Formats: sequence, structure tokens, C-alpha cells
Amino acid sequence: MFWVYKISQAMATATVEDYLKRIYLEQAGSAGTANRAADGDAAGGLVAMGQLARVVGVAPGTATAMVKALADSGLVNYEPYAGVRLTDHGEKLALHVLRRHRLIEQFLVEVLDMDWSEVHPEAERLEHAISDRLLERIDAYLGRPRTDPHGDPIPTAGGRVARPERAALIDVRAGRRLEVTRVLDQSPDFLRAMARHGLRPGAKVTVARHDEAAGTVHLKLSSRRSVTLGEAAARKILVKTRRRSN
Amino acid sequence: MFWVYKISQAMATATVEDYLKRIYLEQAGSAGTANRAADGDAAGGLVAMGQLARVVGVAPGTATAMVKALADSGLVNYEPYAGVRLTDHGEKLALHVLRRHRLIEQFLVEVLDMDWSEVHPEAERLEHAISDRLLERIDAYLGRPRTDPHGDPIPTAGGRVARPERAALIDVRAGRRLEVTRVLDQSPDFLRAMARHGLRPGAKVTVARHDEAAGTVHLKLSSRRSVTLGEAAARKILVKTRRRSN
DNA sequence: AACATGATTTTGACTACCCAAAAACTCAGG
DNA sequence: CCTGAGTTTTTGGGTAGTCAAAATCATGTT
Repeated sequence: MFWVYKISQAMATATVEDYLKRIYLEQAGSAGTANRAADGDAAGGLVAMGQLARVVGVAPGTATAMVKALADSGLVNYEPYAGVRLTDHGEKLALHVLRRHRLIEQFLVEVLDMDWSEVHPEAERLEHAISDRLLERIDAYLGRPRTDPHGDPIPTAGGRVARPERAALIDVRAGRRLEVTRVLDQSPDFLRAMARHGLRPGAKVTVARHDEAAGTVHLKLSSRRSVTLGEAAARKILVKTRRRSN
Repeated sequence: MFWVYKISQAMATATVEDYLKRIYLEQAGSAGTANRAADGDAAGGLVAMGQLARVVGVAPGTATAMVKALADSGLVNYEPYAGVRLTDHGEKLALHVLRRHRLIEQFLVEVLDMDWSEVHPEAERLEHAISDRLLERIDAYLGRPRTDPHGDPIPTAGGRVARPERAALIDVRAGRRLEVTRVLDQSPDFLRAMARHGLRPGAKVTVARHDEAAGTVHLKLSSRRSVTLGEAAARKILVKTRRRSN
């Protein structure tokens, strides 16, 4: 055998928490691309090692070793050469980490007035250092918010997540009155650009025209501003249709 | 040689930060016991390895190895078989860690309404995870406080610390009108007990009697309450004499 | 069926810590 | 000046990660 270690019960390290979170997000992400139900080969949510290594930011061999340890601890199911999937226990832990991450982001933006483009890396470190007691205080202080500054749903303490999964801006027919609910890209540059255009969760927009030839989506904001997005960006902005009340 | 490693420039690990902080506190603590100026043997602030190992919570050999690494990085001066002392650079880092720790404690108590008896371990972890940007926001939010909930002075961003070092309750003559400024023990039980008696920073007290035979100090609070402390406890409560106004 | 390509796993080696216990040192008392 | 008690250092070994590069495996193409 080679590198083996036990994951000590009860207290996961920051590294373990991070792997679990990434696996969860990749699982959820691939389910979101709507090809899960389509291909019936039961590969639903299986995350490939290369993909995991990439998102965690380690060499492929490192990910393999870690995943084996996670499997030995009952946190994931691992099929060699195929991929990983979280067990129920692993998913519970992952959701707890995600809850911490998103509540922290919301707190930093709402209370400490940080910019939504800069809170992600901060939360990335704080999510592993915060106690349940403090998390509870933050949750109470914010009034039990449902979403973070990017519109991502905050899992409950019991481990439930809302699955709103609205349509992306690119899928919506022109003319509909829409509200931005979620922005799927955490990179500071993207977030700063969207904020400059007024495209934050809560913003009211209408698709003026989707020019498929040019690969652009033309928007009209409630502030009368016009904005043109490329298709890649339009795919990252999720919206819901608005009721007819103002 | 044996265990050697380089401390990567610029970014100290949580462990390194912790060693530096502990060395600082031991140095400062021994200076506070007023035997520094007394014995002129230039041992001012030299921290013994056993002492360091104890406060950091590691075996003596571990402390020796770490201190050598710190010395190689220019953060401490190390004299084998004698002890360690921070260099200017090491002290600057230590003060920065201490600043983070104390601002976090103040924030948790003031804003998130946590109890002063429970914030210490929380801050112990958060102090290594927080960015300078966030620290600045916290400092601004609190209105640049000078002390934390225990009355400990918060170092400035520039690395200056107020050195109030008032008298301890046990040293004060009976009858003087006093104000509690600082509580030197962070242990939850002690802090809870003191809070129950109303002995927090800002509390107004008078020493009614110091019974040296019994080893007790009898206090009168502004709330008319009477409290009796043992000498060990009375040594940990620092006070200043109050001006004659109200 | 044979192969090439790309993904995955294994190997071997490294860093940043940690401990227990043996060896070396210091220093006060006789 | 010698001894022994207490402290400090060294030795040897362990854990939780990490990487680079070699070996292996799965797959689509001829």
C-alpha cells in the first residue's frame, strides 16, 4: 500500500472539509446542466478525479489519495477509474461547510459592508475557523437569510437546501419581466462587471433581444439602462419571471 | 542536523503566528511582574523553553525545533539553554496577531453579543484566518476601540501598544475609589465568576478591607454589593483610581 | 483485435508539524 | 570541585498533506 491515513472522527480538518464541499458543488453543478436525467446510465453526480483535482487545486494523485481516505471514513463512495460521490454523511458535512461559507459571505456584505466581489476568498478561510455557536449568532443577527449575496441558497442547520434553479438569462424569451435571482460565477472580475451594470440579485430586467448570430443578449434594466451580455455571461445569470405587480 | 525548515517569507503559518504571540505574551507578562528592572542581569524578557512549550501546548523538544526555525528566519533571538526573545520583526508580527485577536474578541462581544467568557477560543482560531481588509472593516465598525472585552489594550495597525499596567486590586489601599480596567485571566470559569460579581472593566469598586491573615480582599461595588475575593483573584483584577467626579 | 490517447493510480520523495525518550547541559548544595 | 536534580537538546519516528513522474487502465478508432 502507499499513502493511507485515518480521518479522525468528529473533527474534519480544513482540507477534508474543502474536498467535501468541492465534491458537493461539482455534483450539484453537473446535475444542474440538465444532462443527468437525460443520459440514463446512472452516472448521476459522479465526479471524475481529474475534475476534482482541478477544482481543489491539487495534482491528480493527491486527489486520489485523499478520496481513498474519505471513502475509508465513510464520507464518499469511490469507484476506481470512475469517480466519487458523497455519502449521506459526507453530504451532510458538505452542506454544513456550505452553510458556513454562505452565511459568512452574507454577513461580510450586509454587516461589514464588504464588496460582493471580495468576500469569497475571505469566506473560504473563515468557513473552517468558525464555531457553531458563532455561526448561530451570525444567522440570528442577519435574520435567518435564505440566500447569500450571489443569490446562492443557504443550507439550513438541518441540512436542507432550496433548489430554486431558475432559468438562465439566455434561456428566457424576450419581453418577459424578470428578476435576477442568482449569479453563478464567483470571480471578482465578473462580479465587479455585473455590479457595474446593475446586475445583482433583485435587479429587474427584461430581455430586449437575443441575437443568436452575434452571440449576444440585449437587456433593458428597470433603471432604463441597456446592457449587452455575451452568451457565456448570460448563462451565468439566473432569473425568475416577475408577477404583474409593479 | 535534524528537523529544519524554512519559514516562507511574507506568509507565516498559523503555528508560527501562535508561537510568536505566546513568546510576546510571556515576555510582556514577566516584565509585568516587576522583577525585570529589579534583577539587573539583563535577562529581561528571555522566555525559557519549558515555559514556552507549556503555554503553546507542545512537548519541549517541539518548541526547541520551532524556535530554531524562527531564529533562522530572523523572528527571534535564540540562546541555547537560556531562552528566546523576539526580534523587532518578530515582535511586529506578534503584535499584528494580537491586534487581530483582540479586535475579534471585541467584535464578537460588542456586535454579536457573545459572552466575554467564550470569545477567547473563538478568536484563537479566527485570528489566523482573517484578512487585513476585513480587520480594517471590523476596526472601523467598532470605532477604533482601544481595548478588548477583558480590558487588554489593542495594538495599533502600526504596532504600538498602550502600556497602562495599572495596579492590581490586591496592591491598592482600602478606601480608594477605583475602576476596573483589566482582567488578566481568560479562563471561562474565572470570567463567568467575575461577571456574576459585576467585576468587568468599567465597574466601580472600593476596597473595603484587605485581610492578609485570611488571604481575602473585601470589596464594595457601586451597586452596593459586597464581594470577597481570594488573593489569587485579586491579583488578576487591574484597576485605576477614579477622579473625584460622581 | 490492436493501438494510441488520455485519464487515473501508484511510487517515491518532500514539508510542516508533532511526540517520547535518550543524551547533554546547567547550576545549586554539599 | 563534585554530584544530582531539573531543564534543554537531540534522536528517531509518526501524521497530514503535497508533487512529479512512471505505470496502469478505459476507450474510441482503425
